[in-house]
Amino acid sequence: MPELPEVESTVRGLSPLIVGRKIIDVWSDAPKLIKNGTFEGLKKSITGKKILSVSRRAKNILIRLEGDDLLLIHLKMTGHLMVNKWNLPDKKEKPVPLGDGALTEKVNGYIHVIFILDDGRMLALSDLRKFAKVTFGKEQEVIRKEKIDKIGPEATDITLSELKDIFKDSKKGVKMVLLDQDRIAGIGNIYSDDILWKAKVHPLRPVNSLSDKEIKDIHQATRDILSLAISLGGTSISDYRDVSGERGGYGDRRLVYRRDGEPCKRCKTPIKRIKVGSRSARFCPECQKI
DNA sequence: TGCAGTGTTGCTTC
DNA sequence: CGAAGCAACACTGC
Repeated sequence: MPELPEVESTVRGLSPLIVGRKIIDVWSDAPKLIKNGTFEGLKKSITGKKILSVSRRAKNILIRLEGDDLLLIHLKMTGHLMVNKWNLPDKKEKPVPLGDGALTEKVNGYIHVIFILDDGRMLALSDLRKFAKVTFGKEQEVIRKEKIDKIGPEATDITLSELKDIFKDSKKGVKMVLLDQDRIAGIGNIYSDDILWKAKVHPLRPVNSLSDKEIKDIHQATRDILSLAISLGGTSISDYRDVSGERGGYGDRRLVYRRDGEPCKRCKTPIKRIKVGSRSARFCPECQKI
């Protein structure tokens, strides 16, 4: 799922459902997702603790608990968080959904961690590819270890001068820089493609060659696209769902992402795809000249 | 059938 | 230091 708008939608959906609740147990069939320490350690550390807040930094979900403890979840490629009720199996069977409709999709087959709450509901982490990451510990320790304090300004509120500063001293291609969480937080492949199309900038343009106007356009496009995507609840091109299982609305509105070969929405030229690093970038060869 | 491609990140290698 | 390649994993679509 996971770029800023999807993670933000998840956090907003999650807060009213789980803040104030106490975690009374944890279930997992994939302890490898717990990156620091063991499943038993996680269980011991968080059971009995009340959830104080849920927030987001870049694409990380931060769940603050009583006693200065922090539970950090990164959804990586295909993780989702959901709140519902499941019948928990003892051994290798999958959890069986007991709650309402939206979650009875295939996604239930990929639930790997479940936090059981004191009101009978549960918070589940589902992840087809098992790339997601769960970390826990004392707040400051987790923040330091996961380098949360090294992350750049949030893409939604970065200022124009901060962006100019970031672009100043690098010959890197602009797409690579937009994807670099230590410089700008929250942008991934979908939104970087759309931002650059909207700003009419080629993904491989070295950032130190961008004009003031181009930087201003990238800055504006970033704000516009991310706030639109947040207001639509993110993108569900593949399998992202919000915490109650609903799809996001940005997928239908996307500009160039995964539109290779389709006509550019401005000039009708077919959208092109190239490799940037080891990922795909889509752009209009006419509107976005190198 | 087989292989390239998929929203992320971080590690290794040069 | 930077850039590139790949690994973690499982599925879809050509």
